[in-house]
Amino acid sequence: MTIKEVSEICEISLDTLRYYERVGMIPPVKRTAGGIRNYTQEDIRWVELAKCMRSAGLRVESLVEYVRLFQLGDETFDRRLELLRDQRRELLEQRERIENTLQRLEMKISRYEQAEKTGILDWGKGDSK
Amino acid sequence: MTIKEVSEICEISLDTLRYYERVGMIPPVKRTAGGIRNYTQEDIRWVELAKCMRSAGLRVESLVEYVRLFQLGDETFDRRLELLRDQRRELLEQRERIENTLQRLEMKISRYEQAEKTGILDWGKGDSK
DNA sequence: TCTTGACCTGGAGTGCACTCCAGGTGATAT
DNA sequence: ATATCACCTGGAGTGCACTCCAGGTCAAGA
Repeated sequence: MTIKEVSEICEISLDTLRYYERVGMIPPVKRTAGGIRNYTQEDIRWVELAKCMRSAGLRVESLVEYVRLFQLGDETFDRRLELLRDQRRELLEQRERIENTLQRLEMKISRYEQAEKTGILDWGKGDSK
Repeated sequence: MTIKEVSEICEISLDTLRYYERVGMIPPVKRTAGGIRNYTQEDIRWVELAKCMRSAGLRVESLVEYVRLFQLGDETFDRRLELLRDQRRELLEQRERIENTLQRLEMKISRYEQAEKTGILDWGKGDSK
């Protein structure tokens, strides 16, 4: 499969696909005799993994490390599991921060909606505007 | 209150506090006769709002816009409410992406943990590694 | 074969959110 | 009064994750 097709399927730009490979966020993709990338189903799974992790905000560096360890084989098993747990912890923390902020936003929004009805904006006391 | 004190209370660097003010993420802080920032309780609330929103990943630009509208007064009420709803939508979407990624990570981790016990790594079929 | 369009590489450029710095002014302890 | 330390500004620098570009190679249709 060509890079163009992968780009359309995964909705990732050509440049980004090449970038992901260059930095090692996905393992190297096999080429045709002429040097053109020929993605396998397996490659596409790596691309989608990368896309998923990035969409949640995980750092490129972490993905690169995971792929690197993966390519080193079985003896990196423990470090890979550790890495995965670190990523999980980071996402849980980020979810928590989003949850906090959402609550704060909800409060603001409901005050605004209240004010829309009554014409009186009640900021509460000690809350920012 | 001095910038140093605010920095310690809010756990934000001096440079970042000045940056937040410069770009308009918080309203201008009143100064002493000598030109030194003198933060009020109100200013600190703005700083903490900014910190909260940024910690969830909302863009500086949005905060700046909110503060700008706020300073324009009551007639920007509707646009402020709209902005707040946009922010909420963005956070809900980001939370969703994190949720997806967490699920994927959990699956990976449980496979690794399974393998740790049995010594057999079962990748399933069609899942990336 | 020739032309046209897709693909290649290395490297430079971009946008965001800080972060650092130099050169200067304000405040305070001796 | 003076030394020392905190604070000021405008502007440059940094790190991250792409994104764009120039100059070249490869491949498929007329």
